[in-house]
Amino acid sequence: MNESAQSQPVAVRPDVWTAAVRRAWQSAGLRITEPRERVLAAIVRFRTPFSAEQLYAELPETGRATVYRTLEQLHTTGWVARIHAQGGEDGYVASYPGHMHHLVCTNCGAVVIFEGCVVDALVDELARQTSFAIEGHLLQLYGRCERCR
Amino acid sequence: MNESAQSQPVAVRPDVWTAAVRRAWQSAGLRITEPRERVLAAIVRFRTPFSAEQLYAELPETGRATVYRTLEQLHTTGWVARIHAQGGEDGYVASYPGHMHHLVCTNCGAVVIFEGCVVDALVDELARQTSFAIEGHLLQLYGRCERCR
DNA sequence: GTCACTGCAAAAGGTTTGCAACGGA
DNA sequence: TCCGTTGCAAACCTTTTGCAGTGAC
Repeated sequence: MNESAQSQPVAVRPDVWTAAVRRAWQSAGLRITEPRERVLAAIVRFRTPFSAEQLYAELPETGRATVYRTLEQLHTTGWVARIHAQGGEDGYVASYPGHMHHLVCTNCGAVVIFEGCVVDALVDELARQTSFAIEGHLLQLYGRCERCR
Repeated sequence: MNESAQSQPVAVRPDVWTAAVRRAWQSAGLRITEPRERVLAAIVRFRTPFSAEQLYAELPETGRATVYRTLEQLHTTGWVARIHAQGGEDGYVASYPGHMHHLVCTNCGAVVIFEGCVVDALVDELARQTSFAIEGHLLQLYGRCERCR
């Protein structure tokens, strides 16, 4: 089994991502409003993980509640992922629904997203060792990106 | 390379863990006080991840600041680990310093701790694929424990 | 005796909620 | 028009901080 074939980096292109979210909102019966559009635009402007409060700070003309509610909606549907920084603060990044892993640069904060799963074999191994029926996992990697090493 | 040999479950036995923390405090030059002892005792009574506020609630005779400060000290030194529950709240569990992974039961909240690292090979693989110099990672697994499946 | 630790109480900071007005579909 | 959405402001909750008193070594 070739693991590298299972884990391809996924780029989040602002326009593509925004359009995809809009489509997801439509098919979910959610309304596409101007405040929500502003939230999407602000999210894709971030190049590193951001907090809810930082996102709100970028949106002076949008209500705090709207920012928090929209962010929560995007998070629960997978369009925004939560990054657990090493020993630091958690943050959010634009992502895609489904099973993703994140590689975070400890220097500049850049995040590379991986689709597909590289640890299935290990999960099987651990399931055998323990008496657990393993259902899911969280994997995040930390390092230095090409520019920062 | 035998991965199973590298990942043995580590049990946290209340008395052993408490004694080990006490020893660590001593060699770090920290004072062993009654409030701190109470915090240790309360931590080992939890069988599932707990929040700072939950810990404080178990310690009516101890000041909030002391609970938070002691918990933080234990967390930064690795005697308490932070668990990122799937889509839920984060929590703390007694653990041991060093590189550990956690397997969490999504039903009862029980946590199994693994020492050693099961993903080194994958890290090498990903380092080759990306231009990142990978330095660390976070891996948590979710499933159903023997009792709950 | 010294100095780290404690605990109160207040401040700070982030997130949630109620509700009247608004505006997409 | 209808009903989901917005935004304000207040409430809420968790965590941090200042500081005088306390107690471990």
